[in-house]
Amino acid sequence: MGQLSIYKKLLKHFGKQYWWPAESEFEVIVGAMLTQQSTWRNVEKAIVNLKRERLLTPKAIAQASVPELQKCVRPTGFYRQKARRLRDFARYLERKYNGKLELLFSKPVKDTRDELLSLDGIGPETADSILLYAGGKLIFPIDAYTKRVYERLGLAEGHYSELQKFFHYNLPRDLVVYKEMHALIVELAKDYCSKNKPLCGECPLREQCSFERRFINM
DNA sequence: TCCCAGGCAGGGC
DNA sequence: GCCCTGCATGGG
Repeated sequence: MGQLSIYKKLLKHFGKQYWWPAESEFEVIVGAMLTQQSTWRNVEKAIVNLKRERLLTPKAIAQASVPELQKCVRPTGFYRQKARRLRDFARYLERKYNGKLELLFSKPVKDTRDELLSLDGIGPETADSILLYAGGKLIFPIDAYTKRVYERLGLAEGHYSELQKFFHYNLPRDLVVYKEMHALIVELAKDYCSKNKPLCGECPLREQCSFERRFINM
């Protein structure tokens, strides 16, 4: 089963997702850092808090106190780390790029990626989400959901870079497809491919799911 | 009560 | 390189 037909099935089942939900590129990055090991529901609470306190620009976060940031991001868990990392990132942006994200993205993608990875709190998935959804780069993020879904489907396995190559080789080089595909996989996984829950009878990809066949009579 | 959530960093080996 | 642990709140 090809990537494009999977994409079409998911699109038909779930509809367009219009990710990333944010009002600015900087907000995308803040959300990407906050959603680590946390649900989007809780990230939204933190974003609301930050907006209320006018703390959603690089300059504002760079100048904010850590306790103030902690209070805002507390619902997402790991709030001490996340508050510090957000402030460090904002200060880095201010110092190196005068707070202008377009400068960060105006170099070869690999250079931007390496630079993001060198920062505290930004690993492969966060860096690639930032590159795709804030930078508009053709980079496909691999999260735990994507790994689980594709392993259950028997389509791909391996570590981060191997799974990412599979998507880069097999997906149409189209920004909308990349953005939607990642979002659709997350929706699929949340509804039908939870950890340790094989019951996925309504899954739009159930015909292809080897995991289901092991647990359900088909 | 336990498990999980759109990870990351640092350590031991 | 691989594997483990700490980080922490909120919801099912």
